[in-house]
Amino acid sequence: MGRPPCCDKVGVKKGPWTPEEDIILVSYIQEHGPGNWRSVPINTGLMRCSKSCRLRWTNYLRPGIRRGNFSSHEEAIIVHLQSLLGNRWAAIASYLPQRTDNDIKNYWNTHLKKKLKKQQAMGAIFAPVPMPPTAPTFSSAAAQPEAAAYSGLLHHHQHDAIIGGASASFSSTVVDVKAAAWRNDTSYRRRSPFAEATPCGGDSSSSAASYASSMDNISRLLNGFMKSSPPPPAAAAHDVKPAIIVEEVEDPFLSFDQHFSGATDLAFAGVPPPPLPALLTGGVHASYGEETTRQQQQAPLCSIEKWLLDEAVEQVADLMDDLSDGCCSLPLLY
DNA sequence: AACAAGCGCAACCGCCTGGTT
DNA sequence: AAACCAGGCGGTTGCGCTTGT
Repeated sequence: MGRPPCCDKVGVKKGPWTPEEDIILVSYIQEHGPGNWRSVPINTGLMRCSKSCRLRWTNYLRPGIRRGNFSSHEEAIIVHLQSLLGNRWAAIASYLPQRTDNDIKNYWNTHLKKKLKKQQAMGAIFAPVPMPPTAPTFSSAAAQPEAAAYSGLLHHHQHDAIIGGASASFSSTVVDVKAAAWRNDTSYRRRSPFAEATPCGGDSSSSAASYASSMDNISRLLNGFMKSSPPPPAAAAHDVKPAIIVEEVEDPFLSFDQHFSGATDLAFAGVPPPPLPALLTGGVHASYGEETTRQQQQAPLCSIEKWLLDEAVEQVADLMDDLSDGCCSLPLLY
């Protein structure tokens, strides 16, 4: 039996959202918070599919979204993460809290892919991907998730190296098997760190007040459209913000590096690692929430990820330099 | 000025997963 | 255990805008 449509197609409006619809949706979410999307069209009278409401919210109306040009640092992050994760836009987006997966996906498809292809066509000289001097071992049961994370990341790393013509010299059956398992594990979708950590991800514990207090998008919308909207609560307006705002740091790319480097090495010191690859679960991801230090917000980053990411970040930095210089030494691509 | 081609992006579609009944 | 449901994801499409001729 086929899966029924998410909503009754009859009478459902499609196409671009009007400001009126946006306001209705935003007002509703201000009051009730996101989530339970099924009830949104019912309770608001919007002639929209619940999915459409959710998408409109997450991709456009949600507070904290940054629109417009991507910085070169954001590009670098995307390129790097894409090489590691593939087209897992939601996972990639979790590292750029101000960008939506849709935005990143669009940007990749319309800009980055072409840009990289172009560079490749210009006679790219593939540089060997440096491999780690030694591969860590995973002996304890507690380290298995980390091992899996390592395997998955390693596989990408190897894959990139192979594609790039480098001679990846350390492969193993174990690594490949685990990497394959990792690639096939789509459960990360349910564990999107951003989705879980932000009010927009359906966290039912988030109060409506917290949304109202942080909706810069909403206030813009209301101010722009209605011209008579009262300002959002002053105190709250800056209380809830993405903890990491790329353009606010002196060197976003450095920040990215530090971001990944800021964790401890507890994972290899007998302390159980995060239950899932932190790269996917958001252990290294900070998002909306109360003001805390980075360390407080972040689960410890396992050593192997730190190692991989630190190294890869350097590569991507070089890559982006190359891209801007007009030469290329891409270790990956399609 | 008019038209065509290309581009960018919002939105839709179909599939998948986990939770609930 | 099976069916159903809601939410989430990636791929794709369609339309409006911009640029080139």
